[in-house]
Amino acid sequence: MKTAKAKSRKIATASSANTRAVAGSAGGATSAQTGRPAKPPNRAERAAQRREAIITAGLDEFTARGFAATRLDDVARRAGVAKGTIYLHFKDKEALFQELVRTALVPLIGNLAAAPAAGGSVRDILERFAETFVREIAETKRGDIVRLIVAEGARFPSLADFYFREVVSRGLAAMRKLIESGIARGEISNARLADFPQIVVAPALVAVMWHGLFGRHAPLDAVAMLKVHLDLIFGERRVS
Amino acid sequence: MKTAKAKSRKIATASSANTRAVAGSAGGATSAQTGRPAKPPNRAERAAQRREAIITAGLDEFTARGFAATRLDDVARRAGVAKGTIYLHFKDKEALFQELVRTALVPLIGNLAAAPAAGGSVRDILERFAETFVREIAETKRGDIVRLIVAEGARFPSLADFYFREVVSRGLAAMRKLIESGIARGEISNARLADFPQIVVAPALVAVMWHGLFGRHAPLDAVAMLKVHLDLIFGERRVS
DNA sequence: CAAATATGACTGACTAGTCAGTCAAATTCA
DNA sequence: TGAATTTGACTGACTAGTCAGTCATATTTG
Repeated sequence: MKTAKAKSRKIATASSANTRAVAGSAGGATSAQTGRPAKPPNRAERAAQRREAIITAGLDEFTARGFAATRLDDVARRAGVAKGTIYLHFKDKEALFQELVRTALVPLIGNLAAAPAAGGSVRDILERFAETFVREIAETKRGDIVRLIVAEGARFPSLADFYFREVVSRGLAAMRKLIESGIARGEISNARLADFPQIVVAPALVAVMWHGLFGRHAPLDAVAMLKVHLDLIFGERRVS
Repeated sequence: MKTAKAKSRKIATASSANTRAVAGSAGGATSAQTGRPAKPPNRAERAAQRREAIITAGLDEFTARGFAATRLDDVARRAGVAKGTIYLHFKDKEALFQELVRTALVPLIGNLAAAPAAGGSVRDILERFAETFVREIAETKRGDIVRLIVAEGARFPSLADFYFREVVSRGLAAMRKLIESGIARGEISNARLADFPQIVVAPALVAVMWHGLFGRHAPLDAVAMLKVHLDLIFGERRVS
């Protein structure tokens, strides 16, 4: 843990730093689109690809084993890279872990922020959100990340803080707005719900946990559950 | 794993050592409750106490660091015992971990089973249960165990299975009974709730997670939240 | 005192992080 | 243009440690 003393190194190499800059700009170019027939990756592009590969491999390994039990040798092998290469891109194991969570969560933030954009009743918005959440998060690798946060968050306060700031508080703020809108429109009768947006999200989180822990033995119809929960919030409107 | 080589040890130094032993035993004598005037612990009792101490220490260490990062040296020190002693009581680290979770969960099962015993309306029962849950679990070390299950459950399928069998399925079954009773009594209008007892429990679980991850920075009035949630389930009954 | 217990120094397996050297790509030069 | 030179991304053997589990020795008990 607290190994790596300050050391007396001074890092003659003024280089290194620019790697980040180049990688960052090239990051957008990444792989993905293959419409192009010829693709001669230059140095910066290859570096960005490597970085990407390390993050992806790290995601797989960390979600499979947790932070402490993950071996960087395995991450390197899975990424098709030498172990030392990891340290060209990330300061240490923890930095990789944080960057990985960071990267994987940006899309989540996007989703949460975009939800209110669509029109319709608040109930419709939440119903759509529930379906999207189950399909895109609870039952995918993104769900593993959420579980990873819950699992390791207590051991990485800075990670928990980041997650709270960037995802939880924003998500809850958006949800509160939505609830207030529902109250104003007369869709939601209990005004106190706006005090605890967590209530609306809770079953979705339980769905994520359930899927990861018990999903194989006792599958849960998460979408159906979330709809029943919405019935509680908005009052039943089953067609029966 | 596959150790057990021949070895070529010799160790001439038989010196010192015993001084430490005396100090160690003196420290271990500690113990807590001294209400009893005479206490002649025989061999079996002392062994049981040791075992207990190891489990308690293990609980503290595992909840603080997770499975992989916990050192048995620390567990031993915290228990006031030598490391070897742990192996007199448990086959290995994993056995200690499982036994510890097992032991710590028995009380939880008791709580869940006892809930319906008390009389009153279903709403009253659940309200009492919510208060108890927050006071005795969410904000105590028991909550850490729940988080520990979520954290390590994916890595220990047998542990997740045990937890599901012994706690989750029983707890949900009891909750379903309660919900059905509420429906029969006319307290709960949405009959579909009985299909998803998870919904009733979800905010309580969120409270546990919240307390562990964000509690220090953003405290959550869990009891108030759970009551609002009960308002959703039973219909408002705020005196206003 | 012999048996039962407890101890903690020790071992071996394993791993995070380092760094001197390599070589393909980029750049400069003639 | 194409040979010479420079760059820096990448490698992987290596260092310095960590820690689960063992066992010879010491202590306690009946």
